[in-house]
Amino acid sequence: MEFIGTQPIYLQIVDLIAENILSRKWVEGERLASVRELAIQIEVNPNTVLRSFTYLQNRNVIFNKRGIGYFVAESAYEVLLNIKRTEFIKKNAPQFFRTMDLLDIKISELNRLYTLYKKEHHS
Amino acid sequence: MEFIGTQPIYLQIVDLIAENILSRKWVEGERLASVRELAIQIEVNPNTVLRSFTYLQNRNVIFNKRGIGYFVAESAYEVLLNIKRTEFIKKNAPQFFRTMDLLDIKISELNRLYTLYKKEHHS
DNA sequence: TTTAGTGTATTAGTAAGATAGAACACTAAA
DNA sequence: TTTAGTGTTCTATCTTACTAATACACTAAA
Repeated sequence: MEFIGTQPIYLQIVDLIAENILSRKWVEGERLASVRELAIQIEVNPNTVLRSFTYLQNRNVIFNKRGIGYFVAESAYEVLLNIKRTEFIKKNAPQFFRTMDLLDIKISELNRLYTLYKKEHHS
Repeated sequence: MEFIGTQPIYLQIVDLIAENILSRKWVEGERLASVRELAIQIEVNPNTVLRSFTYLQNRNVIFNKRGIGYFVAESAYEVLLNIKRTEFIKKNAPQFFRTMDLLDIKISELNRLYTLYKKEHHS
């Protein structure tokens, strides 16, 4: 797996998992790859994966059955959607708009970029 | 100064300086606060400030007169605008749109958020 | 020339993220 | 009971960002 920028790897793994849940690829009750398995898959140390799992477990997104593995929690989707939406509205969007202003990019141009994006990612 | 998240402090300082230039608060030829001065102002180590300055000097945004100080470079505004606009179109916007999709936020809602933002930051 | 304010360079230390390897405990299934 | 696959814990090491303190070199002005 490719890790980018200044974000710690364990948080990038958290994002990866969150995205799989938000996109409904992984659903409630589903078992995640084991700590060791995932570590091999994405080429990081098992301890780093464990840190990501612990982080998500503390936020009730996944839970653990000792000796068996980690599973997507009951309300994982709702919890994540709530966390991420709040973050989007309170932090991401304002920061994004601020950058737009700084670069003198108009909302009309943003709408144009969005249309282009949608054409490329027909979803 | 408040530093946030996982972004290294020296890069947050770089952003701070870049924003002052992009917003035309600091103009071509203007002298920046000295390494020691700025370090005290924003409460970081002088070496950390120096790292930010060196970073920007390498990108031709500021330049240095030994024994005198650092100054905003001739084409700093254009250089920054170019760098940041490219980054916005190639990276920020696509990532932002991707998050929107993941959270099922429509472009109409984004436009609504933008209107709200503009009301609060009458610029 | 002297002085104060610049940048520059060096060395050392701290803290967090990440790696590495090993040992241990629990669970399910053979 | 045994075994393989889980999670868990621990200790040690490495790297990077950052801090800290100091010394040195350059410049402008008194």
